[in-house]
Parts: sequence; structure tokens; C-alpha cells
Amino acid sequence: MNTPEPIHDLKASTAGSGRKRSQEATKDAQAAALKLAYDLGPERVTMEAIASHSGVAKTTLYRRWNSAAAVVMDAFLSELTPRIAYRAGRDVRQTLVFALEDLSHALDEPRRKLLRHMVAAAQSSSVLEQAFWDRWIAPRRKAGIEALEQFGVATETGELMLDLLYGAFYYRMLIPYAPITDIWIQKIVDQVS
Amino acid sequence: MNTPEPIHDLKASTAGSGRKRSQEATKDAQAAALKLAYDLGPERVTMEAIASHSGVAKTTLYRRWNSAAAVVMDAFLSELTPRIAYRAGRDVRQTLVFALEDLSHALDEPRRKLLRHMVAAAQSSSVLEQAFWDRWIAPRRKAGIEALEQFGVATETGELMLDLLYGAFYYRMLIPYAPITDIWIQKIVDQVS
DNA sequence: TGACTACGATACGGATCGTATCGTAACGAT
DNA sequence: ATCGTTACGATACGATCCGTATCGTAGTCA
Repeated sequence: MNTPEPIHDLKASTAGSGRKRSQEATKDAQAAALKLAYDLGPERVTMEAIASHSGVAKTTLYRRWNSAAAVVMDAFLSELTPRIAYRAGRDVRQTLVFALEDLSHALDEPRRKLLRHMVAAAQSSSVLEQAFWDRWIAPRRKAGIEALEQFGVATETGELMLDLLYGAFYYRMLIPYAPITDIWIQKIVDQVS
Repeated sequence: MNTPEPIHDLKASTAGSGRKRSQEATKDAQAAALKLAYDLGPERVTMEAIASHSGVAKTTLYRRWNSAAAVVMDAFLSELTPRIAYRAGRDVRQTLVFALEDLSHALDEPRRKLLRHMVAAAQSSSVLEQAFWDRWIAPRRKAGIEALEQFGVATETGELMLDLLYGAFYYRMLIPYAPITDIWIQKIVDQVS
């Protein structure tokens, strides 16, 4: 679960007996990709830019990832995931409010912009779609479902509630006609619970 | 409201007294962009491809749109919008179920894929974001709010319901871990109304 | 030591970008 | 009719980025 593999190992790094993959190269590439994404905007990150800013050769990048978006996705998920800790509530309502508010607070403006682009990137690559689901969406849903079950909410009902609430959150994030506030979060939670 | 202007007129076509913009060139370009999007996938549509497949010069394309995504967005919205007719329900629940089911049924697989890419494209261009809101999201929300008001639903409550329901719909469309079915639509509507 | 694999460096053809230039075609006004 | 104005298609261009190939070097293990 932790220290997940880079997205899409083009060549299995495992089998052989030769030189090991450089963790440092992986780390440097991700760091450069993330910095470029924050500095220039996620859509302007290219493999060539990552290579020149990280000192990692372009050939090495392509041994690990398929595209610049994959590097950014990888780096972003690695950075963002630990920032969202699960917080238990005392009832269904508070559990849901905590989940959404914590998410909202963890996403400052640059991170929010990056997350929006990660959703976008997941639309044009099944590899990125899978990674986004596995490492971002699914774990949160799983924790949410389990928390709700502790308060006697049936699994199926919990799924519906999460579809609605996370759905509303992402909808408002991706189509930002009005800011996401804690008040709004409390109101949508009240509307479904 | 109808026959909307092409997205982002780089040069105001209005003021002068010279030759008029060719409606045919606009139409041909949009048609080619749409066909390419359906045939090759929306992410593979380029200005050069639109130019060569439509017979419209690249320079002319750039006089109207900023990017290939803008041409596709324009064409897609023009094609999709008339396919969704508003259908009145006899109560709040049915009104909402109609809205979501009609949307779901209008979006066959290729159109759904295209819509997903339009949401994605809106993440990296404020012009596209605005067009997507003005010509796609906002009109549907407006109709929905007004329909709900007829059944005595307060505007603010209606907004919350639409955030939740359209949110869930787009969430499941963009992160398709399970298919969107009429049953599911009915269940989420029941959960909020 | 030798087989193996990853590394960085470099080079390459190809696609696409966005712009500039130019002669021609349509439109409006005088 | 002709004249200014604007849009058109055609073409060319440097620039960027793509994804791959090649090659000599550097770790790693048996």
C-alpha cells in the first residue's frame, strides 16, 4: 500500500541480476515533475523539461513512465496521499463532514489545480485512470464505507452517499462556479443523511 | 442563446466592412473536428488534421479558435445540446429522474467519451471552461432549478440537490468504477429527495 | 571475472505547433 | 465601377516535443 510502484513499469525491473534501478533517479524525476507542474502549470510539463530539470536522462524516464502526465500523477499522488489522514466522527453526519472538510482543507489552491488536471489526465489514459482509482479514489471510499458501516449504514447505502457527496465535491471542483466552503459541505451532508 | 458564437473570436469579425467570415468554413471545420474526435479519439485531434480533413486552411482555423480542443468543444456542444430536451415530471422525484435518465440515455458510448474529454479540456483553458459552463452546464441547471421551484423547492435547496445529483453523475462518468444505470439514478434521487 | 541490467549522453525522423507572408476573393461604401 | 477593407487558401518557417535507437559506462550478482 505504501511506497507504491511507479506507474506502469515498462520493463519489469525485478527479474534480472544486473544493476538496480536508481531510487534517486526516480525521486529526482518526480520532484522535478512536481515543481514544474506547480511552477508552469501541469499541462506544460514535458518529458524533455523533466529530464533537463532533474538531470535524469529522457531514456531513463521512458523506462519508468509512459508520459509526462504519468510522472506528474505519480509524484502528485505520492505527495498528496499522506496529507489526508482519516478522522473518525461520532456519528454518520460528522464522519462525512470530516471526510469532506479534511479533503477540502488539504487541497490548497495549487494542489487543487493539480488534482483537477490529474482527473483530466485520467480521461485519456487507462493506466492513469487505474492509478488514480487505486491510489486516490478507492482508498478514501474504502475508509468511508467502513466508517459508515460502524454506524449501521448498509454498504449499498454508504456507496450511494459517497457517490453523491464526493461527486458533488469533484463536480464543484472541476466546474467551479462557486467556491467550496465548509458551510456548503455541511449542507450537502445534511441533504443526504 | 442559439447559434452561439464560435469559442473565442480572436479578431472581432464584426466591426469591418470587408469580406464576411465563411459560415461554410466554420461548419466544415467543426464537422471534421467532430468526425476526427469520434474516429481517432478526442485527444488525437490536431489543428493540422482538422485543416487537412476539412479543406479549411490552418490560418483560418486560428482566426476562430485557439486550439484543436476548442474546435471540438464548439462542435460537440453544438451537436449535443439539441439532443437533450427538457421533460417535465409530475413531482420532484420524477423531475430529477427524468433529467438524469434523459442525460444518461442521450450519452451513448462515443458521446460519453467525448463529454469526458470536454470536461478534461475545460481544466486547462479558462475559455473552454467558460464555454462549457455557459453552453452545457448552466442551461441544464437553470431548467432544473426552475422545474423544482414549480414544486415548491427553494432555490437554495434545488442548487444543493443538483450539485449532489449531477455531481454524482459526472463523478461516475469520469471515474467509471461501475456503469451508470437507471436503477442507480433512481436510488440517488431517492437519497436526496 | 563475466553476464547482466540500468544509467547518461547524444542523435534522429516525425508530428505539431503557432506565426508570417502573399496573392486572391468577397463585401460595403462612395 | 473602383476602392478600401477584411477573410480566404496556400505555403513556408523555426521551434518544441515526441518516442526510439545507439553507445559507452557504471553498478550488481553469480
